[in-house]
Amino acid sequence: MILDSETKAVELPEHHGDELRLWLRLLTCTTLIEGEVRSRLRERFDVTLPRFDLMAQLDKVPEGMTLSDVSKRMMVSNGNVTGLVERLVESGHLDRRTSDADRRVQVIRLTKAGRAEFRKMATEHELWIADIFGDLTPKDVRELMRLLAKTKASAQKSAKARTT
Amino acid sequence: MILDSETKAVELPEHHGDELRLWLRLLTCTTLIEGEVRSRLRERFDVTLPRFDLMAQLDKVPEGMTLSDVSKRMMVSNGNVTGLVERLVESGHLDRRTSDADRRVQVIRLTKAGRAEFRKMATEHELWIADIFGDLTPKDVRELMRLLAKTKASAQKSAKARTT
DNA sequence: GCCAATTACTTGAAACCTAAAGAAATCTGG
DNA sequence: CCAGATTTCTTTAGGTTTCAAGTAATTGGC
Repeated sequence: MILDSETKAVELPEHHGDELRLWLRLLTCTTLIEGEVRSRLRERFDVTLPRFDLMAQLDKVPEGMTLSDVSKRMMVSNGNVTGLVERLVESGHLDRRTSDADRRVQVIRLTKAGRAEFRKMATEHELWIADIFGDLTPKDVRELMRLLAKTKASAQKSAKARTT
Repeated sequence: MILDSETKAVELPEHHGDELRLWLRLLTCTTLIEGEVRSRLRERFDVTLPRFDLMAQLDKVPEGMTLSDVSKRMMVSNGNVTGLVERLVESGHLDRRTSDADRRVQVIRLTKAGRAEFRKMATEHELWIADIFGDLTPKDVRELMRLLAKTKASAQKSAKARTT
């Protein structure tokens, strides 16, 4: 118990160390796994993680997406996407065309070659992830999913409150 | 049930989608929170997250650390630390000196001004984190800590197995 | 129709980051 | 002692990333 100079009980300062430790642990886990995936992608396919991530987004939507869509989904800036797409178009993985309906909009899709290469990578990638999380039981996985969903909601709420 | 061409029961292919979804959710959570912290640091103190992280490491060890120590703790490359430190020395936050015992080694410490500025930032930062995780109960926090510890161990095991 | 606001994307500057190669100092087994 | 291996840090090249400012196209109110 903390006592002030007059020896009266005072309010304990709010103790937030637990949340901070949780955040650091969350960050450590993610950094660790991300680094591992990055290494394997480079080693096995000579591809960078951002490129893989972008292709993964596009693989889910065969009809293509706009740059803004990609930017929101990947949670990175617009300018970043522009450069990333530029290099993937250059290397033949992506097809980019201006929308007929709105000439500001660029629609990008995987090319046939890009899709084939991505699928090859994705198959192995999924095995890596399974191996990396291999010591978790199905129950652990479910419980983590639940708690992370709650965390995400809490963080979104906090972020929204700040910008309002 | 999947049946092969001769209508015999065959082994179901291993199903790893759950782990992949877990990984994506983990990544989303971290990216979301990291972005939020980054925004607040910039907005409130005009400082970048990597700089804050480096100062946080140094604050824990008043006698200073070597660049390799920092590199390991932050899980970033050596070359990255060199540049980061360079800029923080330049701005007067860090003190850098060559070790007497081993002239390859650079020991860096927070300057008095650097420490004062960091402490100011750290106080607010802790409140932000508490707010971001605000909807989690103490039990949620404990449970997440436990599961993430398990995840970290699993990932480290997997990473070690790969490089062996 | 017209103009202001908005939206979609690009550009530019600075910082961050990795991987790989290199330089300097130290360590180690003859 | 000393040559080779190792460790610590820097450098270089190529990407990635953010933020802010800018351009072009569309939308909406009047």
